[in-house]
Amino acid sequence: MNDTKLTDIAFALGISVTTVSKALKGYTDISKTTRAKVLEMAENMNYRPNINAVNLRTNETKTLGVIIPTTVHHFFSSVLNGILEEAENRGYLVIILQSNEKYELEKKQIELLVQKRVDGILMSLSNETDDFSHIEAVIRKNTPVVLFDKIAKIVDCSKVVINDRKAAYDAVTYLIRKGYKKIAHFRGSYVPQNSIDRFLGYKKALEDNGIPYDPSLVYLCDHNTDFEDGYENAKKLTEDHTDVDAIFAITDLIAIGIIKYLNEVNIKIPEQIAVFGFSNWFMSTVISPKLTTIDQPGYDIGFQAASILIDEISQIKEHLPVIHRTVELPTEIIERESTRR
Amino acid sequence: MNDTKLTDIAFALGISVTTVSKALKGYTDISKTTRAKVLEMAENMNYRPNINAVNLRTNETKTLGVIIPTTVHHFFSSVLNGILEEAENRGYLVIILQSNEKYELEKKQIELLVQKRVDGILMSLSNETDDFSHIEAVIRKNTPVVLFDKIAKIVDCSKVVINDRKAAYDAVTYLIRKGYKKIAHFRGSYVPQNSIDRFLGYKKALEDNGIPYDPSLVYLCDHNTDFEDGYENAKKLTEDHTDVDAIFAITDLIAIGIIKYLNEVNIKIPEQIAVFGFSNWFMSTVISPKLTTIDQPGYDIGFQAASILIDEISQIKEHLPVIHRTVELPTEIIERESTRR
DNA sequence: TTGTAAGCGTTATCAT
DNA sequence: ATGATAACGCTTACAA
Repeated sequence: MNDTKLTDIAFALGISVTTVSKALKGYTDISKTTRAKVLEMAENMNYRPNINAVNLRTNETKTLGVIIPTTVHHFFSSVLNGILEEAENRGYLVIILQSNEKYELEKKQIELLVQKRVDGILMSLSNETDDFSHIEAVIRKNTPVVLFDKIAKIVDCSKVVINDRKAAYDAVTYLIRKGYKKIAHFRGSYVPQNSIDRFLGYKKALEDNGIPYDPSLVYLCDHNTDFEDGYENAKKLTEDHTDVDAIFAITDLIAIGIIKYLNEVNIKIPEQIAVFGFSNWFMSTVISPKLTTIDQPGYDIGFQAASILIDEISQIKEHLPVIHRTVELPTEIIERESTRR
Repeated sequence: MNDTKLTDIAFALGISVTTVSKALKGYTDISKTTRAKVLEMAENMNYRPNINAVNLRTNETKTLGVIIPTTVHHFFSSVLNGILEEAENRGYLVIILQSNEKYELEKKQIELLVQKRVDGILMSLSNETDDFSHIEAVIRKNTPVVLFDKIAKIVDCSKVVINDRKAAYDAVTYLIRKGYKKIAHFRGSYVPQNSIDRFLGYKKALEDNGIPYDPSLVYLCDHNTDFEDGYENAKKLTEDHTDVDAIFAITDLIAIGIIKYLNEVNIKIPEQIAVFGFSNWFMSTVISPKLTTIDQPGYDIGFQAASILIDEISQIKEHLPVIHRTVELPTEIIERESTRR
């Protein structure tokens, strides 16, 4: 371990600890010469402040906590990338915890972060989470929380999201404009907001375009192993309905499962059935046919969320009023082969 | 913030802080009744130890630092997953930093972790890193380091790796046994050990099977945007050589670039050219044709590395001798469509 | 401009 | 079985 401490520098220079501390932190009431001497000695002695002592004294840790459902997911690792980047810019470290989509684990993880006294928490809810008291408790204790991607509207905090409903609406409208008439939707489970919103966008787009909503065209994909879900449900769909000409999938992964099945049974994409994904993973450019999808800006979401959180941390520290913001990042249709005609 | 502290409990119970502390930590020299009272009161008052004070006092942080080149990569997010899992098992938190494959950034990040006084560091080297003094300095100061995946043999610490050379050797031998005669290699840049080892394995397999090594069949992929590298070099290769019948790529991503190009120009895989990848990303099952590859156990690598690191932390703490280990995890050929005949 | 001293919340030593 | 007290290394009123 590094052992130089303030007293060592003070002793070496024959001055007081206070003076050393102040000099190091650039206080103005220290003479330039003393300051210079201290700085030099600190450098020579390879001084590193004991962050635990600093934290104890200042009651902050310059650390952010992040809870995500899983790291092994292109979208979340992009988000993470954005968070790490902005945290680094602003001098914060980042502790990462996974909820594995489990409510109980999420509760445990948030508790760990509170114990660790992180200055703020970024989180995307697990699919199971439908009670938010664990989050509200943290906020009440003055640790700011910023929710991203899978959020709960009801929780009083800042949020960084995309407009899932509008994005889905746009996707389905796009399909309708392209002439597709019977559009199925592979939806996610009933709890997460974004699953609900994408479904609602789908429904609304149909209605606004005079296409009656048919519940039998909606397939539930809630097994977490998205890929298989898409595959299996594509099979079911083609057995149930012979006249479906397009599928709007809630994620690229499900879309890829669909494509895989359709390819296997030689159903031509997009000639017989078009497929529309959601997220714009790297993978969607690699599959054939290349997948039309919604670009969801993971990096930006992470970056913005971290930025807002750090802003709020500063505001709280300076006893300024904190005004929660909800930032909605734009999405974009990326047209590729799976829907062209 | 949570405000209950030891003094609060002591005051509420009319006993001393010492007794409370000891009771909470299960010291045997506290009466059962006192202990029970303390526990109950702590529970009631929702006591959470101030981890900064604990850290300052005990001089440990129960935190691991991780430095990886990038999070947005299937392999590294799998490793991360393994690390997070084992860290959680053993009561450690994890701080993650990215080097973005830059030596300078890597140096800065390791310095940050030391300042943060993490109990140990897990790292995979950046592609640029060819000097290891920053790592050795940390080890010398008694903070254990475990290197994984992209390691430096020369650094005196524990390591978790696969046998890249053998895996590559096996891959190429497999191709030769399948009857492929003219096998190209798309290699990585010259610095990272695994890039070198995979190349050496390739070369050795040729030699052991009486196939003369031809340097013109080795293409360098060092642009970090692997995918394009594979695509571009596949193009070059097919222009340079008309008789190559197989390509062994250093990563799946490069292999996918190759497949993409070959698909575009209608070269049949594996009939005209076989493609062999490395890593077994999820993506390799999704592309067509599905990619034959080497399975590289990311999760296990992370899990083991974390496990060894935590072992070493304990050993150091108890002043036991630390014996560095190098764990070699097995790899496996995953045969799929891109090489079958 | 510099220094004294208190205090952050915990743990550990040594008495009692 | 319990408690008084010092110590961890730093920051910050306040005093000089």
